Amino acid sequence: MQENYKPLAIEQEVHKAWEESGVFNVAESSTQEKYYCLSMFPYPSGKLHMGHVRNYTIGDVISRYQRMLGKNVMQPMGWDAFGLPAENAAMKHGVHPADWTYDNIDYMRDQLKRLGFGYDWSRELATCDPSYYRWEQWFFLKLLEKGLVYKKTAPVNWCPHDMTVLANEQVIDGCCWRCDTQVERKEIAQWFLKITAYADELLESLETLDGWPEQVKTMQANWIGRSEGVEMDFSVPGLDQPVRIYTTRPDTLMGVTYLAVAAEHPLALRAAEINPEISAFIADCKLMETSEAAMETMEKRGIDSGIKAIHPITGEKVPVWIANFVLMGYGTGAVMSVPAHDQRDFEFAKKYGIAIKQVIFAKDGENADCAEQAYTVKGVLRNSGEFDGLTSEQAFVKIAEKLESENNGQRKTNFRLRDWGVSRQRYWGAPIPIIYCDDCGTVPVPEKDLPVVLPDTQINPVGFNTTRIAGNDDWVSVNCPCCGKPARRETDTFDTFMESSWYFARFASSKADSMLDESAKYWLPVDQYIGGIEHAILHLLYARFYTKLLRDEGLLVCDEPFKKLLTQGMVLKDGSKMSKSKGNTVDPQALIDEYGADTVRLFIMFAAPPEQSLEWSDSGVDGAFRFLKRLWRQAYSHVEAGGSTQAIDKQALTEEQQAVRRQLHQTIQKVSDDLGRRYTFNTAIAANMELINTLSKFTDDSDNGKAVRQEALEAIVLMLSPIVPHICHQLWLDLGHQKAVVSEAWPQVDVTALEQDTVELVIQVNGKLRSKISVSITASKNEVEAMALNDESVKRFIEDKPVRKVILVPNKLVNIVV
RNA sequence: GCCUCGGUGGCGAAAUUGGUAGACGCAAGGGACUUAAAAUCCCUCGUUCGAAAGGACGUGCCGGUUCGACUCCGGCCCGAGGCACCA
Repeated sequence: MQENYKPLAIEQEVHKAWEESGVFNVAESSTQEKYYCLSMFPYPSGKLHMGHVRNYTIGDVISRYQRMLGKNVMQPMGWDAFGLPAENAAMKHGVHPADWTYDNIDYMRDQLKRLGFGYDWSRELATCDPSYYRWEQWFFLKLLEKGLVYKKTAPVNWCPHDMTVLANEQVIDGCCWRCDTQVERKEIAQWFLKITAYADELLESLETLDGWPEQVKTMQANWIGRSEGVEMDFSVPGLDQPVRIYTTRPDTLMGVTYLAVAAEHPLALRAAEINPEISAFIADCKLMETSEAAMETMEKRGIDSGIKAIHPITGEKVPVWIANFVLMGYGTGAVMSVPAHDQRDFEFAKKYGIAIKQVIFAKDGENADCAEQAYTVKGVLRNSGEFDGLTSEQAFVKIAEKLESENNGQRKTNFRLRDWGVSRQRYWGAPIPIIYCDDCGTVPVPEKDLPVVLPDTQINPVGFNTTRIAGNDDWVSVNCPCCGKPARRETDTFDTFMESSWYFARFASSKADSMLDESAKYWLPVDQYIGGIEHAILHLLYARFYTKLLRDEGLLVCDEPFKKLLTQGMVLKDGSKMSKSKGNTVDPQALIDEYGADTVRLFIMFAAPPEQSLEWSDSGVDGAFRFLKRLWRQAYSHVEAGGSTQAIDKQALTEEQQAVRRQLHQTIQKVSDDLGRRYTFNTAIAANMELINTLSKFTDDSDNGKAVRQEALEAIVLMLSPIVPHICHQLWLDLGHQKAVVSEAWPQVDVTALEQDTVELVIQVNGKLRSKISVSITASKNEVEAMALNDESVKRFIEDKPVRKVILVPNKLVNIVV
């Protein structure tokens, strides 16, 4: 055995051994239980960052542990390869997005291999490959056939100077990131997927996800936001169309003092025709970002349209205001406003001198008025005519019934969730397979013509989409599949979330000559999914939605894609997320080159539990390396002293040998739980460190002593092998084994080694620790209490005070209350 | 603004079901070995009072429940993630 731990040489050898044996390439098996472990695939941004290292180490540890439990483990890897950064790099460096992307993939693949992750590389895929996105196009057209796809207008951020659409990320303080021009909101026609058709199921089946963190399920439930309310019409004299609004608080209907409509609402446009001031206000409303955060925090402004609507119950005239915080795209583009009982309406009414009418009062009669702020809790109605005296809950029903009987409204379940807009005015994405013909209208690309391959195009310093429309007539111009006349292709591409919504299924059928085949039904659902908490809502919701779509197409047989979900915390540096855009990344490559992959893997797993955010610090990596050297030295001195091949004589163990074995088997028990159930890799490592510390003090050279040491070292190597697989591979051979550690079974707990005669009890007086005693595990409650009360230091604290109560927690503590 | 999560020594953290607060590691200080350095090994290490034994205090802040609270409840402060076109 080598005297010194030389990580770089070992790791190279081990990679070769894994590659030659092909241990990580798997196929369906009828004899083994399958286990599909998936880490969220990376965007190929250039090189791996610490978040990737953390994510993929967690997945690899879980995969290797499950392998050792005898399961048929599939762990694939691929590339979420379409996206905005490739276009930015192209514009900045004059390279083609495809070249930039594939170069990054090549570099990052090497890094992943260098880190020793046990992937089945035969299943590798890149979403920018036409052989991948052709099925996405195919499926989109299936959904179009089924009526789950439609086109409507929706707002985008528009830079009037660059004449391009901006992502929310490209809007800085309301201005274009390139030219600093104030961004406008522009309504353009876009394709949508009807995710709202699945809103109920997406909400209800959250309950079946026992393996998901409560936090994520709560976030998704709130995002879907099912609410019970009433939809009603306010008629407008002289107009055919009433103003339709939706409210979850019909009990406050008698407190409505105005309506608010979006700037694009027909009423607003009508008012603008005759009033230049209103027209100017509406133009001003366009100077706004589309993100919800920006809208919620901006100054709320409005203007009286001069139009009056008729209250559906009182028949009174209610002014209609045009407000910048109401959006045409969401709901009906109009809301009823009750300043007395809604804080935003309250502030708006105060600002513009609109009446505030309180109609809800506290149930217990204790009054809260609406002088300083809105009274938003439910209560009892007053100032509400025929509804006076009803509770909010009763009034909800009565008012809804009245509106329904008069044909002015009806109860309605609403969702906060909106349909998924999938059109992007971008180059580097999957083309939307649609053709527009002047005669035939919107025509899907025939299946035989799929995939619609992205054209190769030149780089334009402003944005790709304009280039594509203006400079690629060859690609855009096409004959209509129906009538054969000249037509034009859709130039928008898909949202990149489309690719990441089904890649987990494609990994199972990576070579299939269809979207998915029977293999997908074998491997799915994913048993364990691991990824960043930042994906808690969007990506995970879209992937759940897609799974249901695929199921309904008969391509999958499961209802949910991810049985268990582990949301890893952020890797932070200087208090904020490590990201390229913030420029606070730490390059893992330098650490791998200096210490080897095992040290980096060990450190990142030891520094914090996986769900917690991890504040990066360069120190500490050294400590991980020191531990591996200490492990190596322990094994080396044992092997050099001849090792041990004989079985332990359990009848002849000394007390010390027994203690070592007890700690060893307690550690196996704990580490199994930490890796199998708790996913607290940090404490699993700590437990092994403690065991090594014990072993370094255990100097017993007898045959039985050596046998105990051999048993302990073997167990440590097996237990650490999922985390630091390279060093463990080598140590396992050095400890006298032929078989590779990667194919060994997880160690078993010897329950006889855990048995103890005595147990240490903590003695408290009034809840404060005062003493510890060692008692026989067979001692009775009375014996234990008597021992506790007789303890010298306990007596000092009891003094002559009468003992009121003694609480005994078996095998843990005694609390004496005086 | 809204939704979700977090806050424990100088630092990363542990305490799994309400039962010993600080395991394990980093940093720091002291010592051994060495011609020397590196490496390695040993000791100390929450604050405070005390020569020591030992005591008091201590898990963001304020209050509550309990024999007992880092853990449960109410209110607040600070930080992070998400908010539909970053991925």
